[in-house]
Amino acid sequence: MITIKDIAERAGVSYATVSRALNGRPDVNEETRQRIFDLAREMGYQPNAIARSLVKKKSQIIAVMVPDVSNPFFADITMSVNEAADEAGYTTMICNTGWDPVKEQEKLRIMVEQRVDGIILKPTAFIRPGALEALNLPVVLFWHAMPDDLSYIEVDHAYGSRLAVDHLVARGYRRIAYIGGIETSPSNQIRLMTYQKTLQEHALSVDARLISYGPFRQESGYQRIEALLRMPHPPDAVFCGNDIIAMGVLQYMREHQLQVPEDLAIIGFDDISCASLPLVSLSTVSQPRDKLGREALQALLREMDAFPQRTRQRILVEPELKARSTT
Amino acid sequence: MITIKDIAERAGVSYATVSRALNGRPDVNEETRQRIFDLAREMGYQPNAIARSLVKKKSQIIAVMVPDVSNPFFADITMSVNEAADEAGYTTMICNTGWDPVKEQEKLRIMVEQRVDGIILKPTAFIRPGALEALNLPVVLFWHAMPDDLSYIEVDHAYGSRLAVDHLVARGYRRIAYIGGIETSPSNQIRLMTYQKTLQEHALSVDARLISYGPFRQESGYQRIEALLRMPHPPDAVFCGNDIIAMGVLQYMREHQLQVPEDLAIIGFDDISCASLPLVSLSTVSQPRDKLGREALQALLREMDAFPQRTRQRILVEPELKARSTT
DNA sequence: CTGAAAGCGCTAACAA
DNA sequence: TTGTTAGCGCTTTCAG
Repeated sequence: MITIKDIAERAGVSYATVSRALNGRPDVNEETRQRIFDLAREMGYQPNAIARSLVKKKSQIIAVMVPDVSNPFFADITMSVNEAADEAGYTTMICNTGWDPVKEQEKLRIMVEQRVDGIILKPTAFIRPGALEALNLPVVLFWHAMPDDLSYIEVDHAYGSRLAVDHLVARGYRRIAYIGGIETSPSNQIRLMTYQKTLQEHALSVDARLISYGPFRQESGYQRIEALLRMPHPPDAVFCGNDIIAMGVLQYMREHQLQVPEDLAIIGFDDISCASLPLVSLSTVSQPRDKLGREALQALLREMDAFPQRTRQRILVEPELKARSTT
Repeated sequence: MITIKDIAERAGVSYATVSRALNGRPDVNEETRQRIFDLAREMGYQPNAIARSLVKKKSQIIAVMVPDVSNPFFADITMSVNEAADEAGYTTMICNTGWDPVKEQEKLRIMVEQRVDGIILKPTAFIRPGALEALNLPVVLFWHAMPDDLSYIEVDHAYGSRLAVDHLVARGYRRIAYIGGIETSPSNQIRLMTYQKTLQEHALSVDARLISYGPFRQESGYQRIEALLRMPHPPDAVFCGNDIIAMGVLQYMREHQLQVPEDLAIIGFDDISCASLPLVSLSTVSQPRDKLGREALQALLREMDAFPQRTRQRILVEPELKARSTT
């Protein structure tokens, strides 16, 4: 592998001059620079980013850590962070934590050792408070409003739920059920509260029998819609905790030859990739992954700028309504 | 950030000794080592991988370059490469080439500058021959049987097609159409040839009217099944170029109240994530992403071992049949 | 078992 | 405008 010393030798200058020339410093004779450039190309010179990082104490690398890259949702986000990073002249290292706090800790360690300039992280649930500050590195978190001194970014669930309920009401549905996710999920709680509030704003009554919690799984949606439709006064629409649950509902309707949205309107949350398939065509509230990714990178850049000061940014990204054929 | 020099000072030894101790070399007094370890922990020492890479001329980083990380297919593969790399003590840098040869070239340059130890690449179609050898780096390619001196790995399309056709025949279908992808796709050609050959082996006639090419898109499947079903003697099953096309076929059947698989059996290729959804439940030939990823990493490791010799591995991974409710 | 010293490839003062 | 020099933090001879 050829180095600036090799070039210096051939060019008959000191290697400091080569460094200056190649880095576009103004204090180099134009003629010399040209000679060096030509030589560099001719000799196939490739700068060594490692050596540069060592002296500059900056790697131009940022880490993106998510629980599961193969999850389309995280895949989209890492992708958009990656693109934004590109434009800002950074390279990304993408890590899978596999929803495992131990692995997460391990990966964090590796990233620190690699001397990344900053980290964008979707933490596993059980990350030890203070562990991230101790990294002593610029960090931006996804969906993790902890009392930490760190910046985070997340989707505005309240706004999204309002979007969903408003949409159903505007379409003429009056008896809207809520088939929620697990009760302890903070985002689920926000959605539920907003659902209730929005109904009231429309002067619609909130019927507790139309509200339920459950795992974010298809079977869960399937079973709960079955129960709801057997009620004496069943709902005419459902707002689901996420698209997976909504798919379970849809599945039930199809299997029982019921018409959607005539017999029941369905709206989900997330806009997973299958939702837009013609075979599914599920109305949903879309979490804008591209925006989430870009915003996260911008936030990290600001955090890096201010470091070691913490910027403590609280960023809420607005979701979008995707009205498709189930409403 | 604290360094081995800081530790050396506090421990009252030279920093060479600290390095030896921390790296588990045998030639260090056990007592000294313990003292150094304790100190390292106490002082919160984090090794600097950059400095180590510089002197070792090894970064322990490998690059994974795919056209689109947000494509579930590539997401799965990068994920599995990443896991395998983990186990082998490597970190991965994941790059998006965006199907763009220029961007691909640019990213390759960056990876070279980062001095990655090796590259796993799914090339864009138009990569310049020889460009990869010129990198002078261990490389393993996905789906790219070029006359290059490089190793590659791909799915055994012939085997997969045989699986599909055998399955349909075993289920009693006799008039099997082929709704292929674009004619120029090498994998499509292999699949078509195998389809024909397998039919003949089963003493079934090959009807040219049942064979067509087209883009890998839903509409393409939709339109072509419509044409096929209007024939005087329509097929009783279709083997599709990929799952997307198969989804178009399925869409047509659903819209026209036709029964699958009673009126028509459908089998796809790829096993995209939606295929396994209960709402879709598409029979298909699955490309085992986890295996592809692992094999690719193993191949790269071997390539790195032999480097600068080229190992020229030709690895074919066997797909699997996923029989679901459309056949 | 330990220390001294060289050097990985580069940047950035400081001189000249 | 250019050269000299001192590191960045670490590993690795080579002596002792």
